[in-house]
Amino acid sequence: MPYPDGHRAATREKIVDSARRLFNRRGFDNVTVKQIMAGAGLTHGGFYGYFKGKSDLYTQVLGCFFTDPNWKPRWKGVHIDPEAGDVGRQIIGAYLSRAHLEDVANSCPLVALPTDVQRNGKAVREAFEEVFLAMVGLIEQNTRGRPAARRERAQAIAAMCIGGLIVARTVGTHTVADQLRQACMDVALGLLETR
Amino acid sequence: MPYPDGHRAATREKIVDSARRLFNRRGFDNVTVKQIMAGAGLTHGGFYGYFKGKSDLYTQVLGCFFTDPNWKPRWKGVHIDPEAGDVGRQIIGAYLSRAHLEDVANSCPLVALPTDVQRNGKAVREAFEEVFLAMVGLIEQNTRGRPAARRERAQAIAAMCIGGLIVARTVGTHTVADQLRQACMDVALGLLETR
DNA sequence: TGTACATCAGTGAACGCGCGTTCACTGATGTAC
DNA sequence: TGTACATCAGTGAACGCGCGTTCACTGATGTAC
Repeated sequence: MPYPDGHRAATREKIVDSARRLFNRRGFDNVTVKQIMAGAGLTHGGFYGYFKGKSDLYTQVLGCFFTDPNWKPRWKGVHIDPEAGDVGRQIIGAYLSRAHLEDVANSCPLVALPTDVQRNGKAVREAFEEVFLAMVGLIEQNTRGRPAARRERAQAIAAMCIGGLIVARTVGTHTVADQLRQACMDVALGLLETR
Repeated sequence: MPYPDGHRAATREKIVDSARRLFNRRGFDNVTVKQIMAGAGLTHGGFYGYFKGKSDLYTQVLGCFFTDPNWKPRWKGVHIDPEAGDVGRQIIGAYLSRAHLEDVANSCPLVALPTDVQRNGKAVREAFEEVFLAMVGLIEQNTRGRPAARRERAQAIAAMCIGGLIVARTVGTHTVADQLRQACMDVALGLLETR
């Protein structure tokens, strides 16, 4: 048994991480297998010892956000403490932060990859749905009122956070982006308080 | 002067329209010049008599939605009457309709193309911003309260409509998509009434 | 009206290029003795 | 401890393919006579 235990698993993880960063920045189609492997410190040929093909990575790349209970955002100055009672409030603040806007590589896939996912198969779309529903579930914990109204409001808040950051990233002017982030943050926090 | 007046302009429009439909469905990179020209009833070589290159089309494709005052949605059963006093309400209903969800080819570019625009140059992003601000302006007309609060709410509503439809299109399950559209519609209309 | 012509919109073979994928190989590793 | 070995993670040249773009051409058109 050459090579230590866990060596393969660790390399695999490196490849997926490299792919995640590159996909977030440039989308599925503008990233080459060669670039992904270079990002993991390897050469392109070895890729097929780990995956059947490039599209195998699409589902892999979506995980960790919200679905992993121990997950925390990597971007600077932003923390989420799941133990505190205001996860919803924390998510809104973190999601619409300037740090998240700028750190595209470590972005939430709901913001960075929706259209790429849309144009792909069922498995990828279901993985995307899972992340979205996990986000809604967390926000819902901090909403008020009757169960149906709480769920409805949580979904709307999530859509606003996602849409707000997508548009803020796309728009050409910094001021427009910042105003939009602030507007979404204010209104989303207001909705959290609504009964 | 062979060929009638306006022939070139009409052909150019056909190419842009074909590109718009294809880009909306598959994004900038998954559409070939050959496909665009075929959609306009032409062969690929002629393209370069009209445009400097493929990326020339990116800005062209964003127009018409909201920025053109005479524009109306093409998707079935959905109408917008700018003369009526409730444009904001109408936009929310039309935007989050099942017809808009399904008619990807004639979709609003804010929903279909944000990530494609994001990965491209300044000119495209500014064109995108123009469309977004036009949408916000229309919604703002129907908001209530003080000017700053009205603008803030209009931006948040726009972000929610865009984000909601993007996620609804991406998610794997029909019920999740429909619930999300409904939730965004209810909450957005509620925000329109807020003072 | 009919015909010859100049114009230029549109054609399609050909180009260089970079992609995803394959495969014969190299060489780093832990194990056996 | 030192050495020979089997394993298999990782290498990189080579492949077929489809892309964006170019360019010499064809042929439909309005005009002149």
